[in-house]
Amino acid sequence: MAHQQPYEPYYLHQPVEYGFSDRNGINTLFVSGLPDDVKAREIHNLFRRRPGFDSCQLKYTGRGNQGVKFDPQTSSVLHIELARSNSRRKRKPGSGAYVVIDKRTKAADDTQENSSDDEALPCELDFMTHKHKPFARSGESESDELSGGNKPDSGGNADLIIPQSGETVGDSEHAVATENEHTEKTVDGVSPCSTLFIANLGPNCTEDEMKQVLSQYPGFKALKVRARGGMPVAFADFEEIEQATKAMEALQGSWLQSSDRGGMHIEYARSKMRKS
DNA sequence: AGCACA
Repeated sequence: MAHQQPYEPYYLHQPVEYGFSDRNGINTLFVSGLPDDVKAREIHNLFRRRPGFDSCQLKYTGRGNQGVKFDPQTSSVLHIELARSNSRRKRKPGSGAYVVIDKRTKAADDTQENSSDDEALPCELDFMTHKHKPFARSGESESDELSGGNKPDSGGNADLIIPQSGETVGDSEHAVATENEHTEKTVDGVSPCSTLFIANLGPNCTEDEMKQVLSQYPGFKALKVRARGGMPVAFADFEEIEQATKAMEALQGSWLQSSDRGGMHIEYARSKMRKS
């Protein structure tokens, strides 16, 4: 077997200026030579502890499906160069650290993200277990970074939660939540809130009309309707999240007298109504 | 899908 050094430890390299303007302001790396069965988590694990790393995006192009094993023992070599342009991906607060874009055809798509057999790689167990102090482990070995799950499970990880992508994803771009600060239960990624956001109201919807309906539900405190130059939307504030939830469940999809294009669409608001 | 008020 040819003994080519598969990769150099990063600390042998000269320090790089992080943040801005490497050449031409490019601070994104383009990585090619990845096998078709590479997982976003593996890429994330490659870079996650590098200073200045923000997030990564993995695109399956459908080209080069040789089924190479991603393994430091093989002669498979990654190519890393400055990208032609910066990633346009802006990390939204609370979103995952990486994104997957899968442009392969369904037939070739035998390596689904989140499929049951690729869960719980030791490396990800490791970082998910340490998610509350992600950068506090500088003295540790880096040897797990590329191992891709060949080590025996170290055990004790029964509480690991693997985010599910869900069946109703209409887009090929899946945001995967990792190292998420908010591991609380969410509904479609939205945290429960005692204020509700109400949309799909008719153009002639009135505040009185809405108050009549909402005040039937315990805990209802305040309503604000705004037209925003388009269709009106409303915010309804409740004493408790649980009361907001009850009202949302009861009123979801229901019609007001003024409704003209379907029932109300109700979600938790992104932020609680200001007290005033 | 559309999320303001301070």
